[in-house]
Amino acid sequence: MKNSSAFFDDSGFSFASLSDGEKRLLDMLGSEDMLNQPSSIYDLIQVPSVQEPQQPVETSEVVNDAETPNSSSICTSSNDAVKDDQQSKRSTQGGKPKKMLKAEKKIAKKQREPRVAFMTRTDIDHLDDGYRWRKYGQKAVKNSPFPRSYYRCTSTTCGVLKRVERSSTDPSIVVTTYEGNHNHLCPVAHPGAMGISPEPYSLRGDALSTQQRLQQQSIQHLLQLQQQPYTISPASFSNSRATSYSPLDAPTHVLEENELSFSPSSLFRDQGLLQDMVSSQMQSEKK
DNA sequence: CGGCTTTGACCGGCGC
DNA sequence: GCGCCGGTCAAAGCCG
Repeated sequence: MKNSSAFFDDSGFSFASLSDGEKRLLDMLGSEDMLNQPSSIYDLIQVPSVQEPQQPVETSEVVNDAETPNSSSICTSSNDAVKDDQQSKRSTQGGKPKKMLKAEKKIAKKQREPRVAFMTRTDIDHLDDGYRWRKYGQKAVKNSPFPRSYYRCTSTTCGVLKRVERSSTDPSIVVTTYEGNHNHLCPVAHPGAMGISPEPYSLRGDALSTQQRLQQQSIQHLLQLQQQPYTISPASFSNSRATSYSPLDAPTHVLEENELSFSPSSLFRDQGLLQDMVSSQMQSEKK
């Protein structure tokens, strides 16, 4: 057990080094587009969010569908690229009939929850993000020695899904994909203001290792960023020790370490989180 | 006993 | 049409 550095998907790693499966996954998430053209962090961070009033977001990227009124947007490709919708599938399967009616399928096709992937450098397979998850499946994935685990939020009214798998190219990296938005408060931590209060952890504090806390906090941190329309500022990433985000249509705001209630320096320092967050593509472009 | 994980079976999408 | 593959179900078992 050593480092724990959380970072979000595409901007944070070498796309080229990924396996086919991982590329496909990120492709579904629209990552390639993001790599080519850094856009709203909403595209990157579609973390399950509590249904709290959010500032209206005014970007053309934002899509609020009926399913997720408060979720701002979206990796459109993840919404369009579709398979069957588990929700409706589940409901029809609950009784007995395992086959869906064609009409139902059509409807189901349209309803695709927004997805977001996190890549986290950690030894822990299942990151504790504050929500409670029930594992409902595990599958071996092609081109990867590591299985993919499927989790569902234990809240009965919440249909958020989560997939967890290790990177085949870098076993120290765990790829966590969230699908959908929580419609309830986080049972452990309540992401609210910019500062991340450690208090909620007291609920189960003893059970959490320092690393787990850091991971939670990192995720929560990203979660909070979702509240505001930020875009990533690659230049700042590479030039500064501090994590930099650029709110849309607003002056660049650089998040200094001391703006966070937890110390990202412990994450960034030595472990190279910032480096992780800078895509190799960006780096190579500089050369 | 309730909640969770494990795991084989099943289903649907997709490419050939 | 067929086979592969990802995703989900659900029974069985485990654990606190």
